[in-house]
Amino acid sequence: MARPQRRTVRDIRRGNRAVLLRALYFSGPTSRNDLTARTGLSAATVSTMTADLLGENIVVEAGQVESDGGRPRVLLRVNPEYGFAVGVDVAETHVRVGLFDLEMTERAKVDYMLRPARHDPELIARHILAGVDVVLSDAGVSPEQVLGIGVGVPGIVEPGADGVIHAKTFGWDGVPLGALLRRGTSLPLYVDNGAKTMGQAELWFGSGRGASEAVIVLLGVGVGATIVADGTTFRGVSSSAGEWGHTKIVANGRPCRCGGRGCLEAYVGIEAILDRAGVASRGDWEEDLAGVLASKSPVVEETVTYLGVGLANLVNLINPEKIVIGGWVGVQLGESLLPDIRRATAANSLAEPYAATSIVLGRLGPDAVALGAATLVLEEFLNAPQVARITAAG
Amino acid sequence: MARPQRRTVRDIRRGNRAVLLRALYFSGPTSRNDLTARTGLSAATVSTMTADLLGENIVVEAGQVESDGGRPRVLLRVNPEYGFAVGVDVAETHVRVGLFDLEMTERAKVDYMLRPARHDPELIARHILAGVDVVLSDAGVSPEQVLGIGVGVPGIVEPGADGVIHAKTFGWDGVPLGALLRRGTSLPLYVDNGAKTMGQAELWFGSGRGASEAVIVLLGVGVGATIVADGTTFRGVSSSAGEWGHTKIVANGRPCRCGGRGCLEAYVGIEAILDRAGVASRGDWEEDLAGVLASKSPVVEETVTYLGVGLANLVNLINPEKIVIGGWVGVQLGESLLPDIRRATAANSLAEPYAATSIVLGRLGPDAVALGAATLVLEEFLNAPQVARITAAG
DNA sequence: GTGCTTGTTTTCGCCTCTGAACTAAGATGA
DNA sequence: TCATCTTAGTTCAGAGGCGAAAACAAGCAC
Repeated sequence: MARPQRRTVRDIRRGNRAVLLRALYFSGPTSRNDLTARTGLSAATVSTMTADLLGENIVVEAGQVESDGGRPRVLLRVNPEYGFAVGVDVAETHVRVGLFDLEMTERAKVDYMLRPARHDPELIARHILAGVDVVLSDAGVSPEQVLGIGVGVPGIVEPGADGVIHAKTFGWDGVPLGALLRRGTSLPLYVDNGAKTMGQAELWFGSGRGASEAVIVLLGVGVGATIVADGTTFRGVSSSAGEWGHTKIVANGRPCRCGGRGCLEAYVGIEAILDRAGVASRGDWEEDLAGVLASKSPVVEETVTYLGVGLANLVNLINPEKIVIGGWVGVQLGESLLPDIRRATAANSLAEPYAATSIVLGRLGPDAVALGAATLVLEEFLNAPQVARITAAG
Repeated sequence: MARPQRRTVRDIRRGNRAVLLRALYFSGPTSRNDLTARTGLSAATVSTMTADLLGENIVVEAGQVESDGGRPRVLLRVNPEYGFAVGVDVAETHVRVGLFDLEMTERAKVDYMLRPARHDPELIARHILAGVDVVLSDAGVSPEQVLGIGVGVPGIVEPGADGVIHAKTFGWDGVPLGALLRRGTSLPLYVDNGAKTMGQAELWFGSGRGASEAVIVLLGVGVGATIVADGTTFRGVSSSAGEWGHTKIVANGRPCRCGGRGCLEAYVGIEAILDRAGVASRGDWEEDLAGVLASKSPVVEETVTYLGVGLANLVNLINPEKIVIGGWVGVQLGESLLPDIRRATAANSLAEPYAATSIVLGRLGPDAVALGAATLVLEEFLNAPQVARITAAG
């Protein structure tokens, strides 16, 4: 019952332009000749379209490749400085603002520490807006060059222009962060859940690269997942799809901070692991977890088993070609225990879907949330590169 | 990272033709004038395109509506007899073959009983092929008029032309049912999991109508689900997505016939319910279940709770706008216990996604599997109505 | 019959793609 | 050195598509 939209001749141009630009972006420096092969477009179309893009400075030349006996190929690439994207990571303990060029190279960043339990929305909005100013001036980039601001936040983000957020751990229930930011900037805004922006980053630039059906799981303080269907993040009807951490793996099991019982997060979230291991944290969770892992406590094996159950449920239900385990807890667990995790997953999955899935570790570090947020801007740019840029007013 | 394909001018025509045909199909008799509004196409395009479709006999006139003071509107509709679709339901106890016209009115059907544990693939293929002949001659339809054959089967169906099936309960491991059928017919074949074809039927013609993000769950002997994303069935990388029945809701719980432990099916599948209630079945499961429901056994409440956990996991992970509970067990449970099922689901879901979901009962009876299988043919027809029909050879 | 209203068709201009002819730019070898 | 070959990229004419607007069709009201 998919509802395709009507199309007109111009949509073709827009669509093909996006196809071309994506090919150019993901293949690095490429000749027009290669592009005809990659996109399926005719040489004529590639020629006129690249001429347009060169004229708009979206694409630039990048040297030549001499060929054996013919005219050399001129290499083209997306101009990394055509525009910039801001990526913001709003986390428990800090707000991080990064400025990225179109190649997603970080040009500047700034952190604002948050006092625990000081998650006043106004304060965070001010940090973000101040951060944007700082990274722009640090990098010598003017607001007109910025294509947009992506923000990754905890909790559920309602679809819609106001970016309304429900984040229990922040005490946020219906905070319109997008609207708050809109007061201070007229740049395009993209607000999304942080697990999803991290997933976006791993999908585009990390271990998920090239996968079309994938799940990127985030194990940290919270537990979440990004479900990728047909190459794009699956959001569900109200944009909260992927709340894997609160799926139940033990009916009526351990209490979870969400108020429910038996949630996956209540077994494999960092607090749950430390709690079950009887570790009274002294503040450095990474060290604590390392201690638990080194201790050979039975809690480690249990955790792997529970994680395997959670992953197996994804395998059975989603049938992805790849599962990427990210988040610092995930990576720390995976570094030593990946084979065990795979085994535990296999033990709880159906054979056919398990055989179709590869389980790998995430490649990107803790900056992935901000990078992924910036990628939201990039995605928009690649899909609709012709949209007139909104000029910043403030 | 969605990979749009390049498009050419002709793709537009094909796409818009599909848009128009769908509008016509789902709006019933409609005037050209209405169609311009519904599709967004210009009156000119609608006019030329409907002329084509009328010429091809895909669309026919269906009377007029006099208007107040202007030229009357001529109503158009899809010609229900332009073509026919065969839908096949391969179940534990029988093979059912139905012939449907384009409006999905059943024109003829035939059943072949299967002896328990007599699931020889060759036999079943013979039944299907014989059934096709029977329904065609019963309805006086020639093979040239048939647009295709859809088959709903248990288990996992590999993507690909051979329709390779893995169905543990049938003892099938790699049975190429599609290839077996191909020997006896040259009509287009569509083989899919039966839970998915039932889901397709509920989505198009039952309680799921109009939903774009939905899950249709099937509770019967087996337990499965159809996940609908953006209006189409989500299949995952190897077409096995939706194996909800074998997701774990109790880590290390009750053993399941799949060999695993703690599967949802081991709690809410019919065999599990009867087993937990201590009922030694005398063969009529529907009656047995009715007995359990009437007995007010605590098993009923437990079952509701487990089902609620399973549904809540879907709510959290998939965030659908609608969950349709189908399958005979599901409907029998739901008829008296739907409010309790909703409550149990709410208790195990996050508030936001739960609030966005409505949980309803399936509307279609046991014929939904065959109907949905035929709908696979219809879907293809509506999406690509210009494809030349393959002439039947045998 | 004359105007009015609304539905449908036709005409015409513009846009997009493609195949084919054409131009560009270097390598090769006599 | 220069004609020839090879491969890359551009230009042009033609076909097919859509939409706006004009034209045509078919009733109603008076």
